[in-house]
Amino acid sequence: MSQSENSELSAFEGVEVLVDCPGIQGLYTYRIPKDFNVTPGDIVSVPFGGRQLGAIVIRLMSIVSMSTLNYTLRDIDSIVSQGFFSKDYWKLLERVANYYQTSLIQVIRTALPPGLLGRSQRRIRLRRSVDATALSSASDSLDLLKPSAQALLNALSQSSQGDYTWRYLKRQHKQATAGLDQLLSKGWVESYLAMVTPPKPQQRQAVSLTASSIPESAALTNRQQEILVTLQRCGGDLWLSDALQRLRTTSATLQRLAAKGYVIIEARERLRLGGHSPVLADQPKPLTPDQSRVLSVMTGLTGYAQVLLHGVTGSGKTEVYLQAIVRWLQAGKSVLVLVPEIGLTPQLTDRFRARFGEQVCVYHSNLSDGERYDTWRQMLNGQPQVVIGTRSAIFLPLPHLGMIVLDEEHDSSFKQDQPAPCYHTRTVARWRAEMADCPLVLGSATPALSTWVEVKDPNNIETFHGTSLYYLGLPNRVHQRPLPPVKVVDMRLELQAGNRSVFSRPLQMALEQMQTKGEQGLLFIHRRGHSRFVSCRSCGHVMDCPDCDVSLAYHQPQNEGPAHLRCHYCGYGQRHPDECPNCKSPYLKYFGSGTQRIVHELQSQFPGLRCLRFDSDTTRAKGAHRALLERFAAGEADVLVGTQMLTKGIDLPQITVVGVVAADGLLHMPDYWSGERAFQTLTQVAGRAGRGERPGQVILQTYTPEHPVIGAAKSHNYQAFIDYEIEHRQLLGYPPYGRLVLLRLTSPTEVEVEVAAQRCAEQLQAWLTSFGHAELADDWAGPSVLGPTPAPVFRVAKRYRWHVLLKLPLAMVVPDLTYLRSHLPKSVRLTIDIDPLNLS
DNA sequence: AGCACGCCGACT
DNA sequence: GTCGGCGTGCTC
Repeated sequence: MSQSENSELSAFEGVEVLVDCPGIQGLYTYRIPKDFNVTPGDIVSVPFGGRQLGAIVIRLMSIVSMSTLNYTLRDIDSIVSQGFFSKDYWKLLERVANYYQTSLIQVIRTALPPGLLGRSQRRIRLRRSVDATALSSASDSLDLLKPSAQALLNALSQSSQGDYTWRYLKRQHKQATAGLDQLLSKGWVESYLAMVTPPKPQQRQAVSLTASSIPESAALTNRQQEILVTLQRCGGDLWLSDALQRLRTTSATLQRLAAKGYVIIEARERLRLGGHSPVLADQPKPLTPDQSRVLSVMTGLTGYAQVLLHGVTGSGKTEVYLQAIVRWLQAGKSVLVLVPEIGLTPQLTDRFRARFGEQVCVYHSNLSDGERYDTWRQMLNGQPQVVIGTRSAIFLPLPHLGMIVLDEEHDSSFKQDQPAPCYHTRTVARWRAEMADCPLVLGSATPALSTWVEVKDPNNIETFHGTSLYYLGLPNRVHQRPLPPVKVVDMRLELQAGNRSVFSRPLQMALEQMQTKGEQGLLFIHRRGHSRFVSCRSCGHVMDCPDCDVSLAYHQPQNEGPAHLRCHYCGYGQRHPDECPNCKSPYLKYFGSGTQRIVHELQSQFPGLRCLRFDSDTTRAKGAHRALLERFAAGEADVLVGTQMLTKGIDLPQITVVGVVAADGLLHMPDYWSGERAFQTLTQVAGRAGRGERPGQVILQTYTPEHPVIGAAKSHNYQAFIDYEIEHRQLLGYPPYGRLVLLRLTSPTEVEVEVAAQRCAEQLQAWLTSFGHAELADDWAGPSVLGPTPAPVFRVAKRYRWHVLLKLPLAMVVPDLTYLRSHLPKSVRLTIDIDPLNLS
């Protein structure tokens, strides 16, 4: 008793922590056990209800403030890791949480590698006393089991360990809760908590030489001498396993050398940074005058600056990045290079590896948890390095940032819209660069309109005074290669002339000429939505997802297995049925994707032409993307037929023909920026042609050749596109001349969402009115509440979806919308998307 | 998310 | 009368 009083009097402190638990966003207070040294930012493990959770220490608490609490405190269990967060890093996360109206813990979850905030997992296992014999003796009572309990029991007894996570079982079996309860009460299975340990750095034994020179005279045998010399020649530092092989010796011999103090054998971290395919070393290329000018501006920057590097396709932006990066590395700083999708740009990663070798590391969500953790952790050592990553890499804890590059900055995959925070990488990058006081380089051949306006619009100079904005143009391709001429073909005239093929006569001609000259081409198809659906040739029935309002996507497994149908939205899957569930007709067929149909057409019209399909079907498998590109580059095919993927990261000099099968699908998308997206896509695809010695050409087929976007794409005239697009954005008050906020509401009950959406819209309307904006209702650019409207895909994963769109002038502050949640029924979930791009 | 508590229907 | 369904609310 006296002892506990004693400890209360001593430095008995507490902490407020953020626990990593869905549905919890508040702070919780814990006691720090004596001899624990905890500081804000540390990751700890705490007891929470019946479980052990990961948590982040937000602030320390004194005994005094804790004494006012009227509940008993529990102790921090253990410290998971310390010293990860600098003050600035913390501020960045807070800023993201504030701007995107999400909880800090949500942002932390996106920023940290998975598993770092490890939490305990509920697992289910067979009781050891219950084996087959016990079960068979109880077979009479087996019959009394519910089907769900039987299914669980089957699953458990068929697995080797008889042990699964509860999460997994629940996903695999319906009614799992009921089944489990029965099994638990019979005492056949048990439920226990297992701590998921954060991925630990792998430890391996390493051998290293202690002295730089090997003493000749020492008491060494010839063999020992020999080993030391070889070890030195290998760099003086080897993994034990490698050393045994390379030195052809035994560990006993090395131990003896260690005992004599010539080498050290110790466990060291082995970083799982992914096996690199060896690449040839690469030297800096000579620059064009344009490139040199841009480079010298970039390398002359000190402190925060925002640079728009606007270089036409093939103008050599990457080479400029590479040479600018050298400067930062030499100054002992690191560089973050953000790309839209890493899988799509193997060529870019290779070039960085060729130039910087081991100083390059890659970070994206396709890495295993261990690889991600290692890459993440390795950065804390502060060594200068280049990190190439996708959007979440903007949160990597790189100390000493010298520069951030956002390549293809216009790409919409930099915007996250699935789990909150719905952040845009460009926005976060801006804040990060500001805090690190380093330049941010935004590179693109087709800059986002918002970026252009921010950097170029003279009206903005006042708004952004005090920050340095640079516009750097690379208006010409390298080696004075011209941009490929674009021929716009009016498909209406083709039809009138009796050509019913999907290929216009000019495209047919171009393909023929291309083949005779032994050149290669690309055919771009815009796939509207998900067209890999299955429908019945007899009655027209379409296979739909039972839980969502979308058709199921056809999926052919690689190894000739049975075909599957899968819902792209919720993951529901089923076998491809043999007959139509509606009319029993066996003619239930996969309606080929756009690409597949085009390949078919090509093959019947040009039997000699070899095609490769390049779309999400054929590149799904790991590495398939790269493999396909390599086959194409090696000349295994004449034409690459594909979708959106063709617009990214393909830099092949032998491509001379690019065909856009139909531009119209692109032009008429139901959002405010469809014109921008169309121009960007068309320009990017067109830019794949004529990158080598031979001149290229682009055939653009459309039913609306008079559309201004088509005109701008035809003449590679970015300014013309900007002028056209700015006009209607300004008129309607759309970004960047206004701000949008999208409220996404979902609920399993159809009426509840509708009512809730209605309520939200009314509240927002009332809020606008209170500002005296009601009379502006007929001003199209003014503030307004659009909706509520049912979402374009009305039902996903058994939940109904409604949208409310809020449009505000730039001068207005975005209100705190999280309060709307307090008025919603529990079944309704609300996602707040600030500056949404995806409005569906 | 997970677990406990608590309130209504079909069984011993 | 109880067992067992799952709705609701809390976790320092």
